[in-house]
Amino acid sequence: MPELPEVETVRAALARQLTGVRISGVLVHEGGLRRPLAQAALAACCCGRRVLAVSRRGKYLILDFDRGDCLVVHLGMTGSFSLAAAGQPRGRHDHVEWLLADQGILRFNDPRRFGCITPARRPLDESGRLGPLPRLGPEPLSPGFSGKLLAGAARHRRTAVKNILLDQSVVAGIGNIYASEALFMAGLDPRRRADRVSLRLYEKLAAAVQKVLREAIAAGGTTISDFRSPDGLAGRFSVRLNVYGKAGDDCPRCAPGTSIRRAVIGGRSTFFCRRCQR
DNA sequence: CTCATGACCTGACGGC
DNA sequence: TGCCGTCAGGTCATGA
Repeated sequence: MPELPEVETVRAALARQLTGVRISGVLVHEGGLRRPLAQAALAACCCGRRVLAVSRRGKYLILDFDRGDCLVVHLGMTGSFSLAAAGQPRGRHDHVEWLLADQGILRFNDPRRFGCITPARRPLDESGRLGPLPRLGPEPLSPGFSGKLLAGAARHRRTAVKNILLDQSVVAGIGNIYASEALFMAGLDPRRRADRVSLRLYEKLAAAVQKVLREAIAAGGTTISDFRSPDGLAGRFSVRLNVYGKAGDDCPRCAPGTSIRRAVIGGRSTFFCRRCQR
């Protein structure tokens, strides 16, 4: 479910709510997450510790505690955090709970169970060789990201250009919604062979990626059905989507007369306009 | 290395 | 009402 803007929204909320808070206990409920998380390991990582910071790398959240321990969290498709008052009963799919020293409870809920939580130590390895993080490309909103980077990654790749954006080892954090949105903004056909897109167009695409991500972050992310930040708010970017989920609608750039198409690329729904995206 | 495909899960929704 | 198929924002393993 969550891509970079949604994860960033969650990060900001958790940072605000948890920084400086001490964890007094943890509960891991059986059969919750698919990658098993040992309660003892989680306790060793967080119990009695304060949250120093909450950061993000691509779609991963990182909660830092005292003494170099940290928790790497991926929300999968449906993972979410919520804060509850002490005593409030646990809901369906609340798999992990952190008891906070100030009486509250932080909960991790995940119906589809694609999310994962991994205790780790700083510094985290980003080469993908060891530790919980796979190999990740640069942050799309950092100076390390550029059209040149995309073009370099696309050389010798005959796959659709959309798949370059979704490849987390090329650039970290773009998912299915923002890939379609950025390609629309850049006027680029998502089905184009990656190695046949010019450097100039990759520069346009990189700029579009940054623009759409910045706007989505400012709007608190996109809620399609059920994304909620830890303070329960829905993302406000949904109303600003141009193409995602809009098959059959008029193209916002060419309207009226041409409609948004849906195609499957790499097994995932892709939305675009055949007239203005080439 | 590259690439496409299916697996992993539950839930929502539309058609009948 | 229920049953069935399809779809869903992500990643990973597998084999060609």
